[in-house]
Amino acid sequence: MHSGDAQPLQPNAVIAVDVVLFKVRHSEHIDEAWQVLLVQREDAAFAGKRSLPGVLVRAEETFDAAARRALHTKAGLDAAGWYLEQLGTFSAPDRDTRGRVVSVAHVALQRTDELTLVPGGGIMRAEWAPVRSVFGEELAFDHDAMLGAAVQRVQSKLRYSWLAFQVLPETFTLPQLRAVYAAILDASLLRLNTSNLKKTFAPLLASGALVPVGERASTTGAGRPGDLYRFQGPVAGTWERELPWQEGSSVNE
Amino acid sequence: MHSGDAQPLQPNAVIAVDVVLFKVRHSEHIDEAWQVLLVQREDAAFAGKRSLPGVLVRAEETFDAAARRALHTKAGLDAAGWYLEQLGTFSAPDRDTRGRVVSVAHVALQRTDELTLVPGGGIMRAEWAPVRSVFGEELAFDHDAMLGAAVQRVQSKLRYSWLAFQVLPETFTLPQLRAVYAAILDASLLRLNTSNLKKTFAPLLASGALVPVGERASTTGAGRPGDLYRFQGPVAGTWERELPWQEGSSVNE
DNA sequence: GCAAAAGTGTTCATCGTACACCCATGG
DNA sequence: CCATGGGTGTACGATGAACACTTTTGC
Repeated sequence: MHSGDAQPLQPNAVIAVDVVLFKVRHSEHIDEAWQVLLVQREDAAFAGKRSLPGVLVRAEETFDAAARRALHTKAGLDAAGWYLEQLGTFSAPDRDTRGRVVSVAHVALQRTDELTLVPGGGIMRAEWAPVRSVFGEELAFDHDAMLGAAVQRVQSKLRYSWLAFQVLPETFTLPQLRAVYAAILDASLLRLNTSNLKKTFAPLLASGALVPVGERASTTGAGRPGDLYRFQGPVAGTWERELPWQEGSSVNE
Repeated sequence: MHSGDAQPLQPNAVIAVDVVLFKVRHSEHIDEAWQVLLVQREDAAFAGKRSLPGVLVRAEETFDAAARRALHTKAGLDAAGWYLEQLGTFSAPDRDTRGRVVSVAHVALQRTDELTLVPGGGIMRAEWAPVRSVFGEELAFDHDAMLGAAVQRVQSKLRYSWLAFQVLPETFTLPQLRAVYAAILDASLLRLNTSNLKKTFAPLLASGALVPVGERASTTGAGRPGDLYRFQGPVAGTWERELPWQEGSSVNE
């Protein structure tokens, strides 16, 4: 690569960035709690189909900046500070009819307590869709494949890291934490006992990364409200750990 | 992204592909068993520095094809059929002085029984370097970062998948298999007992994915030769599994 | 007081680890 | 026959899973 001298190279492709933005919201149906942001396309080529928000990368712009700009211009969301990670690059020569467009897909996560504003001023109609309901729907370009890869990535990362806290509000209860795992990995996790759940996070409690606030959540219907916890970003080295639950993902069937 | 009508889009970047090719060879020093392919640069800008093999992507070429072409033209290797996987895309606007060059890094693995030929006809001087000895050395561009990411990827994938068999010859012994894990993950794994090693691979033996050949390896010095095994690619669903060993990678210190 | 949901403690099975012993080869 | 390395079986300890029981809320 990069052979030859220091002469400028001739651009040979169009670089775009697409974002798969997930959130987890409360829902009676746990299957609909995990949601992804889609925008309605207005091109002739993909009329009626939905797609992920994305933009072309500017000359001096980083991918990270481009991804956040995509969320801003396409859905009116201010993604500054949100969890954002590169997912993979999609490059089939024929994936776009307008030339060799290479798209770098990203995964973003949004905290549920930061309200989702999709102002009318936005260029496109953006809306949340339950992840599991989008499977089977045909998205524009190869965005089905991007979504599939993003689902895999988030599910696996949820198992071997503490990613779940990226989705929870500042303070939360253990049942809320459990609901995140249930929504993304397997609905049957809802039946996990508090005792066993707590044992899983025992190392975090011991290390001081997860601290009890000392208050109860405000009540929501019947039953005892849960104790509130706060997650303090831990030292870098302790960030990742293996989680026990290894159920097959129920998304793919 | 993809906005506007069906008019051709103006190329805005140069797309390149770089390959991190690993192999594991026998060695008295287990630290030198895991090796990576580097090529000597001859540019003025990076004189003396080594880099990963790479090429610019052609108009109608897939990344996969470009990556294999890089190995072919830069090191004379015929990578057809080798394990190859996309690693990530490196895109800092200033990573190359010749313009906005975006490089998609790939990881490739080579079986030890396919002899490594680096014919003199190759355009560049290619050579194998022990992975752990390259840390600290400065490579051209951001290839240090690429190598680092590749090391992480292979180490982690070795733990949760059966990637090791991609590096072993057609038939192999359990001690050879153990050596692969020791070379890539942690040298102390060399002391793992055969009994425990076998227990780890018990599911593979039970499912018929790993079959005893029924012969012994030809002898190599003192001691009893090991039983030979053959790995038959399993059905897709059973491909991944969690491995127990979770030592911290000894590479980073 | 009763139902519903959260939290606590204990028991049991599973599995990774350690270790003691047997087998096959070269010198 | 002895040193070296591969292979087999067993015993122990850590840990994830299940369950019985207590606590706190709304009706």
